[in-house]
Amino acid sequence: MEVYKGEKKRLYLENNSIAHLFSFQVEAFIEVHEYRRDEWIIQEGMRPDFLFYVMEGKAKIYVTHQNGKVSLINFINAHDYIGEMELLNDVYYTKGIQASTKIICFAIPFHRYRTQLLDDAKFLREMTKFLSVKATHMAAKYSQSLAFPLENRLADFILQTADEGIYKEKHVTVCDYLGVSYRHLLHVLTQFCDKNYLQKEGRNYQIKQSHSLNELAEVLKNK
Amino acid sequence: MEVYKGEKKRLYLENNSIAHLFSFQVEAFIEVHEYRRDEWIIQEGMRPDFLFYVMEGKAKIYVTHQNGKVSLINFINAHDYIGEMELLNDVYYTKGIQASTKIICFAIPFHRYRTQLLDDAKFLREMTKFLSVKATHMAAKYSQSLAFPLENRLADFILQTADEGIYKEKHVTVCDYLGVSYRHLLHVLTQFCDKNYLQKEGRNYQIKQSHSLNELAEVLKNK
DNA sequence: CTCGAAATATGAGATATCTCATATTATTCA
DNA sequence: TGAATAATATGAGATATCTCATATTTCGAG
Repeated sequence: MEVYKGEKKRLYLENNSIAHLFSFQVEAFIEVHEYRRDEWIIQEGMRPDFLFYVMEGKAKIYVTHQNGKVSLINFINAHDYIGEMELLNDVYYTKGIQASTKIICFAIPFHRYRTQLLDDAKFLREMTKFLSVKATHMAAKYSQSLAFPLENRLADFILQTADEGIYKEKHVTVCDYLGVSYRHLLHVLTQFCDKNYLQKEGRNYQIKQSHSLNELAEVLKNK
Repeated sequence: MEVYKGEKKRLYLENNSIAHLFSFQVEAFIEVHEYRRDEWIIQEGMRPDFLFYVMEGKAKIYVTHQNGKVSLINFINAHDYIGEMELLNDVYYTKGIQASTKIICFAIPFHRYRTQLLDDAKFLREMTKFLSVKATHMAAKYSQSLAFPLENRLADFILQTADEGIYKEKHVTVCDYLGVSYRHLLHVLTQFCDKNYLQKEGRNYQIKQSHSLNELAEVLKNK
């Protein structure tokens, strides 16, 4: 992890303003943090001292269960917040946040700004939107995970994450995200290949019949 | 559904103030709605015109999937909001909300108050707390549903909903909530009886070994 | 370059959960 | 009161998913 200092910090702040998110001056005590791929931005169970706002890069939210299973609860992208749960709630079990690419965030120290943040209608309004989307998204994932087999959820995931017709996510990550065993994920992927929805190329998969995958994925959506 | 009028309304407002939730006067155009058990407060897919604040009673949030399965996403209790997603988001698939007891709510018309609500730090602060709890709760349910079999989740549910050592929820409701088939729920309940964790009495179940259920439920929690 | 860890792969048997069929009570409402 | 509807109950076979064992390949650190 690197904390930008001096000229590097000044330059970054100048080129990436977040003044529009607040109705007060937040620049004074703000920090700019950069994390490398696979680095932990927040350790599970350890309350952070900052509210983070992601400027560039991606990350993952993890929770570890007592039976050893790990759930990838969600992905974090540019313009998402990290640590907002701890800002708002005194009691909260902190999830682990791991960078999945190089990631640069603004880090707003709680002890300097907590009071002002919680009084700022502009910030709070953005936060309600962010949280309502988050809650809705989790509710959707929850109900879908119980109502549909992996086949449908995987089809959706493949279409969402494929790049130029190529799907190349790490199996391990996908297992944690969709909540199934490695073995079963491979099963269903093989089925997709057998049906010629996908074609395996080395360790990637090329989408051959996106309409078939689409059909499977469409069922998840409520119109 | 009954809308309180005249003296009845005046009296209810007098005895149940919600002035503390806002920093502006909201009384003028507020309505008081009472719904009977099983009545739909919001129809799935139909945007409501009010933000509701539940004063007394309980309700359930439902969503219907394309394959016909129904998910009971969550329970709503006194002091919860209804319709906040629609207040905050222009695009949102509205879930169905059904009263499970007689329920009385304050109904705050969007078209009168939307702007003021979205500018009121006091209201927004409460809303962020409400939403963060909601999001956290859904995330927990989601990851637990994937990481643990029904046995654990049902034990937790029984302990949470039992009244004086007696569990008496409707099986159908529980299936929708825990996302399992009726058949399987009965299976696991029978197992609990076989192991003497529960004892069936007519259509209720008496808890005989709460420590055993506790053990099963504890595994869900992250400490 | 090499070793060990991580990621990929595959088989086989176990189990959690589902579907469907059918029967027996409760409950509601005309 | 009687008939329709909802809720409870149980059996049996299907399938979605898991666990475990094991092999191969990839890749980063020393």
